[in-house]
Amino acid sequence: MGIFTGSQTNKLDKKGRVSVPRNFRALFDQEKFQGVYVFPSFRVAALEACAESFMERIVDSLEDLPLFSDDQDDLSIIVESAQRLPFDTEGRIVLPDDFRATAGLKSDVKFVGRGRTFQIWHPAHYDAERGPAFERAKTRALTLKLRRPSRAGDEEA
Amino acid sequence: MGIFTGSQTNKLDKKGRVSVPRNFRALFDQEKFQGVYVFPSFRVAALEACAESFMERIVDSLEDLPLFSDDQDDLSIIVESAQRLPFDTEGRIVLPDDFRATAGLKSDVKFVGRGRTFQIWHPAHYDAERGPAFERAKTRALTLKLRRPSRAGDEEA
DNA sequence: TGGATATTTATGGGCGTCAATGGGTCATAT
DNA sequence: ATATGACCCATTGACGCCCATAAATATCCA
Repeated sequence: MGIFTGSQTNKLDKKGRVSVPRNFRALFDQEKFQGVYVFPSFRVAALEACAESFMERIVDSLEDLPLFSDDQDDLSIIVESAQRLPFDTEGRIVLPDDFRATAGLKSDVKFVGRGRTFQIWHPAHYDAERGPAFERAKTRALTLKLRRPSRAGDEEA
Repeated sequence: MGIFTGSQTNKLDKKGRVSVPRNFRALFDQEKFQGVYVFPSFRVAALEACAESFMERIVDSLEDLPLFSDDQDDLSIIVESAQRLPFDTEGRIVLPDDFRATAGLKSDVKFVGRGRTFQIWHPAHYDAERGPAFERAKTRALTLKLRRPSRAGDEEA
């Protein structure tokens, strides 16, 4: 599976529908479920979204935590609040009212790639939150320790 | 995959298109995705560019950090701002407006090889930024500690 | 070695296709 | 009835594909 990168802003219509960017949708070709899993972020005022296969990874990771522990209990909120939203014929999803409310979404919706997941923002909120993050990266000169390349001649299935 | 070296200046047309130098494009032969990932540098007034396989290394490296952690959040800005720009039939890419703005690009665009990545500059800005850097390296006689060749040999200190 | 010719690369513009958007209809569930 | 969701269609505007030309490089031959 590929990666979600970059961002794109699309319109939310009266019916609560919004087109998922073509680039993002393209990564769902091999997915069983043609649609996204969406849940509120508990860090920022945005929604998190991913494919079914990644949601299964989350569930598996939760199982690694001690059964009935506080951590497992708290983090399970992700699964509890996640909605399964199928694409319509045109590649749109319907965002439920409570999701629109928690993310403060109005007429415009910004899709932001985060690798294996992507986020759904009110454009102005994104600029307010992430603009400073870019500045922090600049001033603190954050560096990322890169993994060694997996293999020299990267051949894929 | 080979390495990006040297530099070349090409024209940006009215549509925002610019040819990627043939030398650079040649390194994309074994890539799944025929195009580049471009994102603003947070060190200099230029754009960074790389192939898909390198961007996947970045994403994988981010995944080594805990999900939803602060570090992961800050460093994700690279992935969030990276746009996927495919080559057209002639080997050109379209540079989005905001990228042209952040790098101050006008009619001419300078491609600068940086090994696994390359940069995209306004030619004048490059001369202003990098000229002094070259002078500094010369006067301070900078040295680089080389990694040992991967072929196994003696390991004496 | 020089000059003519062929090949490749860069550049510019027209045009068809497709993604995004908005609205309508029908079935189902409340 | 009213709301919700799945599908269909029409519009528009951006993007990708195509071709035509120019510039640069390589190739060939006298």
